[in-house]
Amino acid sequence: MMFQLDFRDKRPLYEQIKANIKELIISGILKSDERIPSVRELAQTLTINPNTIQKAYKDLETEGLIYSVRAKGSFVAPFNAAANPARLDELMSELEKILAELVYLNVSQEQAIAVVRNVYEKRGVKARD
Amino acid sequence: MMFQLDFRDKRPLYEQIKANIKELIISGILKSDERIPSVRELAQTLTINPNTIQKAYKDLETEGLIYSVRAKGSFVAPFNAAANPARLDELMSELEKILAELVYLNVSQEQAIAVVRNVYEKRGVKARD
DNA sequence: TGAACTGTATTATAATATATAATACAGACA
DNA sequence: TGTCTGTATTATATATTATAATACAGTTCA
Repeated sequence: MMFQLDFRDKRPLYEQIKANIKELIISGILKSDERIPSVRELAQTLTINPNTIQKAYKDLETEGLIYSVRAKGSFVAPFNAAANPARLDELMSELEKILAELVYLNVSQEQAIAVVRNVYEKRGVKARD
Repeated sequence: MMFQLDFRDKRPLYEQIKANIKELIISGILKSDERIPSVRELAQTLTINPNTIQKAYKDLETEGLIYSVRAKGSFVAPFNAAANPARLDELMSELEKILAELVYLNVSQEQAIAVVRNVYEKRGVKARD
């Protein structure tokens, strides 16, 4: 896979793994139904324990980002807006929290909106293969 | 103080305490140089250990949100944009990450901008007393 | 002055979270 | 039939979180 772990990062390893794979999925680098490395394979690549990978995969499956098939492998889940209704609320709540702090730090509304436009320009709607 | 801990929350207690006090500060409910409860006092109110409060306060002081004076108490720090330069980068990075996921979940740019406008309308520039 | 309060520090202990290690089982596949 | 999958279990080690019990130095105020 195309990411590395950062051992100076204070987050648990399985959280870093989740974040990296999520980024690959939402950025469209990994396509729907594309296979991701097996638990053992990725463990070897990152030189960490397979159980840690398994925990990350299990979480990602719960969040609806991947699915696993016994004896076949793990794959990117096809997009399904309704798959995780709670996640949207969570993200909106986090978004508001961050914006509130930016207000406090005197970041202008224009600057904040500029960031939104930037992200949407860069990652705007793409075909999901 | 005007908040409670949620023991179902998976975050550590000291993180919840930090988040709650930070919210009180950035929302302007707590004013500059206003005194916040003493370590022991808040510990008693929340029925948790004083050391846990102390850890939260220490972190908040490091982040420039409060300051403590030996034998006198802990107080809300006057706003200082330059106090924590790294924090802005961190927030911007988190903001982009959340927006990227919202893009993936088919939330429109208009919806995202509406959230920004809402937060700025609600918490827009106020006098810092 | 002295009692009661402050922040801060230290040491010990317990509980929980995280990570590793070693196996095992059942199904897919060539 | 090997070799690969996901998944599960048990054990162990380490780190993080939380509690508990004290202690010290400085303030506030009756």
